[in-house]
Amino acid sequence: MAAYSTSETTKRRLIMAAGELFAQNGIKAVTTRTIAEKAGENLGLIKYHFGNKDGLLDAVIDYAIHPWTSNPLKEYLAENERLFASAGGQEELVGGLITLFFEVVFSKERPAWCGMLMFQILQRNLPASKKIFDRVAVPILDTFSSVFRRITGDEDSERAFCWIVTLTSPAHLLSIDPHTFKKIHKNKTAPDSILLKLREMTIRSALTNLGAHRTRQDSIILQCGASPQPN
Amino acid sequence: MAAYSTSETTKRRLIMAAGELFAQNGIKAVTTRTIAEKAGENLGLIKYHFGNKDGLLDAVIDYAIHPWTSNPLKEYLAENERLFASAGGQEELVGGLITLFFEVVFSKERPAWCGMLMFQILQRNLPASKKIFDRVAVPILDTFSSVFRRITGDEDSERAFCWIVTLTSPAHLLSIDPHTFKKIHKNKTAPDSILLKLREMTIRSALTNLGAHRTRQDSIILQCGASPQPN
DNA sequence: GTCTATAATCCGATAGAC
DNA sequence: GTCTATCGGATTATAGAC
Repeated sequence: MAAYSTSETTKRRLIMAAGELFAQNGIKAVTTRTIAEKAGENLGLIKYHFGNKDGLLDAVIDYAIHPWTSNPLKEYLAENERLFASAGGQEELVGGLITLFFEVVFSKERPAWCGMLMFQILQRNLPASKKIFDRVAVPILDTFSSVFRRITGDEDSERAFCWIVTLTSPAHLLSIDPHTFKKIHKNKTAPDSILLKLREMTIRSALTNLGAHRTRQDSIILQCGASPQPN
Repeated sequence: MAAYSTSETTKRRLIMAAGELFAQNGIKAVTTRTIAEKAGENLGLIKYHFGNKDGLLDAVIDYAIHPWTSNPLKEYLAENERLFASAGGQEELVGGLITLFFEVVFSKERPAWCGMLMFQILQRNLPASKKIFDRVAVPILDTFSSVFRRITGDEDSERAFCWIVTLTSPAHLLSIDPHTFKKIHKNKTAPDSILLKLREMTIRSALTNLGAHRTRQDSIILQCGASPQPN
């Protein structure tokens, strides 16, 4: 049991070190030596536990995508079907989905490199891209797509896609290297106050654009969404 | 003259090949051999013209940031100061700035890898990051920041930052590898129709969020921005 | 300016001791 | 399971012919 426990710790250390380095510097730019050194483990252990560098990358990716594998957005949608019935419910539904999206992306329980790495791999044409595309990107696209269609009645898949881009891109842009963020907001990585303000704006944008594209009469979402009324 | 011309062509070919490969695969993952091969030029010419791989990267970056070095957004703002005077003018100003931003990012005269590469380098902590930060990111942040402050009267720099993130992130997210885009929208890289729809939504979002945060009485921007009114 | 051939370095992988 | 030492391949950089 002690040996097992030690081994799991070694694997965890290697995954954490590799994930952070991969996300910050790019996968190819990181050497197995650097990973072992940062993890405080031996180089040979990468082969022993993961076979080779690619095996380690696989394990890192599985760790990073874990919060998405249960398809939390689809689950939330299934549990809140009833909210489609009213305009207020629709606003609550969209707000809830975006809030959940932000919570998973910026979860305090997961290191920041998870999102950075997933986005980096998704952007490229790597063997690992497919898993992230199928298990993370597609479920998110599908869930928000169906919400867009059901609320607006707009069947244009391009508009649905654009709507999702405006929803999700702010979180992606904020998943940048802490070093870059520090150059903009001295001394800090994205504080909670910024995440809250960004989420608020994102929800307001989403509701406005939903309202602008609704085509069905029975869907009476408010035009200005959650934005406060002017004096 | 013939020799000069040939040399310039060689440099151009190397820069173009390197830029595309760097953006798609990451800088470290691309070998000088691959670049020379793709460019149809000889490996030794990289040293002759650019000193080494880093020198070539410098030249590639200079090419990529070129459209931003004249600070086009600030220029547009300076030429349209008068638009601050009315609510309609403010809407026109913000719409114009975002349209210009989209035009530069998705300019047909420049290869798509320019934006991909700038964002990639900006995300990391490389020697080249500073130039892109100072010459591209800061001017954009400054221009939109001053617009946010002047129209809303809101002095919270965090809110201004979040507003800019919601404005600029959709374009960043769409600057992805054509291969990834193809997986979402079969057979195509982002067509004009998507760029138009995305720009429209982005402007609508920006105006809505401006309206929601304005604090001064003399600034009477419309609450719902350019969004069409519901029946 | 262009090309070939090679030197110098670095990296991933792994054999084998403990 | 962990660690040391090393091999073989790939990559950058460069010397030198043309």
